[in-house]
Amino acid sequence: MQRAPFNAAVSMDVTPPMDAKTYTHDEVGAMLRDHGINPTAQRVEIARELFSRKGHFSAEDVFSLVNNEQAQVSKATVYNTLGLFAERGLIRQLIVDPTKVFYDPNMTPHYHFYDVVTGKLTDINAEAVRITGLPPLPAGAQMEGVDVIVRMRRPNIEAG
Amino acid sequence: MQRAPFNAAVSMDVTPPMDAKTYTHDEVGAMLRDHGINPTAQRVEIARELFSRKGHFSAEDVFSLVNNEQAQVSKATVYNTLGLFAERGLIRQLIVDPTKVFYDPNMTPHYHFYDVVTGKLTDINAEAVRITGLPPLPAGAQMEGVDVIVRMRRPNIEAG
DNA sequence: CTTAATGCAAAGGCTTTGCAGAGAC
DNA sequence: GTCTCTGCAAAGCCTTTGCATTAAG
Repeated sequence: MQRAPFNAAVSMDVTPPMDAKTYTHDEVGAMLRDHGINPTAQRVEIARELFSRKGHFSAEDVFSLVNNEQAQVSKATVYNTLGLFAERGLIRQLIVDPTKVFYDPNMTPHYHFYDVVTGKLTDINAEAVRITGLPPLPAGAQMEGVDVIVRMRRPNIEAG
Repeated sequence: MQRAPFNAAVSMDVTPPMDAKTYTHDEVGAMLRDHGINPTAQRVEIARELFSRKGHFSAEDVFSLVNNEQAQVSKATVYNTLGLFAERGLIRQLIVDPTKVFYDPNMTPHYHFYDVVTGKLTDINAEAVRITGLPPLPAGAQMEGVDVIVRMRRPNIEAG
């Protein structure tokens, strides 16, 4: 009866989307400062990878991307930096895979398709989507955001 | 600059909701069989706790509930059983807290408020909610479900 | 007797943390 | 010189797994 293991979650869209743009150090430096973040070398490196690619990244993904040539940023710093970025509203945390957190540099309103087999995330532009009939928040509560995750499965993926 | 630790996620609504009902062994036994699950003593115990309370439970919550008098179910069995129940569609897995998975015995269509400070989940009845404008699924993909999580924060919770 | 389920303890994976060393002003 | 950041290694937490034991028919 063994239950299936948690999803593989291959993640990391290496393919840059159409709006990909390589940010300069100065550009991301300004973005960091705008969010009250001291733009150190490591933080700038991480932000450059995130914003130049615009995908969905696990901490491990970011670690690899930043260190693909020579080691430049430690794992601890990657984790701390991603947490800091999310806290300051520079990127978004995605809680959708039970085994790890993903980070999304796309801060425009959008939702996600989630392939439960591969763990792959795909954006859904929120502009066309309307959600009506949600009850009011509990008294005094402040909205942080609405996450919509459309979980789906692609059948008959060849087993080899 | 230290980032805040992950949410406390106290979880576990001990208060049974209005539709609470204490299920008998036979009743949950039938539910398990209906889902192709062999109703062993441990599985029945776990299912009784889940369905009689109807909250949102971490594996740890379930472990405590089932073993509050004398130890009856091991942690491994709790994990395996919750995974099995979810796989067979008896309960639902909620991926909403970055630190752990919650399980929800409420299988009627519904969404969730998530208090990002306390980690507490509250149901949103899906009947009144309409979501329109979602793009079609990728070709060949099969919908598994739509999760909506309204993240919110209650300000000014007394610090002591 | 054979198959399935349980439980313990160990292993595994992701993330955080303590603390020393390096860097910035 | 002081304050901040980084990085290593260790610790922590949740979850899964291996395997021997027990239960079920």
